[in-house]
Amino acid sequence: MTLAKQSKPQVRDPDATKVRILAAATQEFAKFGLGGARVDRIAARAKSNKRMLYHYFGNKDALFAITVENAYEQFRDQEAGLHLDSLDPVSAMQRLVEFVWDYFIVNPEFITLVNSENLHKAKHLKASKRTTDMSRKFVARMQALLSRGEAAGVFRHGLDPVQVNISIAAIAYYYLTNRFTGS
Amino acid sequence: MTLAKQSKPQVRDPDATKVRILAAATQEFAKFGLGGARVDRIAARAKSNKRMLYHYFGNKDALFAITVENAYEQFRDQEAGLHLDSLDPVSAMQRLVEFVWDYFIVNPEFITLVNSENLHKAKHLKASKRTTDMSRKFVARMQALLSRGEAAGVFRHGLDPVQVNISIAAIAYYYLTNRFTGS
DNA sequence: AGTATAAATAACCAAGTAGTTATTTAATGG
DNA sequence: CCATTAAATAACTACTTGGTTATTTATACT
Repeated sequence: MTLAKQSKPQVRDPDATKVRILAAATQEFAKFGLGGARVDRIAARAKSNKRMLYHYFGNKDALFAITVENAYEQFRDQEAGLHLDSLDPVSAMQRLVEFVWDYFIVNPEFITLVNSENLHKAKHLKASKRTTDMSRKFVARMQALLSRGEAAGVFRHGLDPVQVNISIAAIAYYYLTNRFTGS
Repeated sequence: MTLAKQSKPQVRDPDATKVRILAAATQEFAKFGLGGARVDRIAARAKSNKRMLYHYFGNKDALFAITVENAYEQFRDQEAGLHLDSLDPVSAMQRLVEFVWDYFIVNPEFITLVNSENLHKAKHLKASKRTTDMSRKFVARMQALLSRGEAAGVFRHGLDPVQVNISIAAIAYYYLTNRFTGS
């Protein structure tokens, strides 16, 4: 008959460990960038250890790639979850703009992570099929919204979905990125 | 009678050395960020050595601070050199917008450097009196331009110079920063 | 010419860093 | 139950990295 377990039962849960490492990596990379991030700190913050990190994610660079990919995915998932297609075009556009601002403010690590990835010319995201798929779907959603608005006579004709997306994100992105350096 | 000098005359020029180190630092920090930059690479690229770098700039962090400060100064200097006060308000505004786009395109290291500084919440720039002075002057120039435009009846009343500045830089900044990650 | 100053170089060092090896042990499944 | 698998930990290593020390020597100034 087995007696009470050791004082430290050491429960095993690979999925939870992976999630903890990814969350810790997100914080670390967002705060220090790829070059400034420390693998030891990530492992410690995740209350795990380096061996697990390397086991699940390969190496520092691969972990960074997955971290950025994951951040993008969460952003796009939430945006897709707005169900803009069930709103009239003008309300949908308003809601989207609000969502972007909110998201950038509530998840400040998102912008710094994207900035870090931009520093490396997006080589990690470019290599990710999942991400390019997401981007394609996002442009398609925007195109659908613009077409609906055009048909209803409330949006101008021939707007480029990519340009509209840039305009929406630009001000929020710039404002929040440069609030420290800005005059 | 002294004969021909050594094959390597080793000419001394502290100013030129400083300039070379600063230029090398600009490239290195822009490419890898503060954390990813390597002091050895900067010294090598400057065709100098670490001792000189530490002698003239103190340490890596201080060199980064001076590098960012210097980048800002060059940007503001060129902008001040446009002499917008000699143009009518509308032309002046147009010229300023064009200048900002041009500058960001011709000097891509400027944006990545600013992004890196933003990652660190601008702690280096904030500590720089020279930079805060420059920013103040820049806002004053924009205010003067807006006032002239308002008086001439071509600009709206009560525009905030800081907001206008943000709007001008935002699109160019966002577009160029995210051209890699963007959809 | 002789001397003090500081520019330049290279070799060095201690701390830090990404990635590994060795070992233990919880879970799984026959 | 027992054997196999794989999750978890800690100690380790080869190499990098920021920063320093020791030394040489061009230059400026008497």
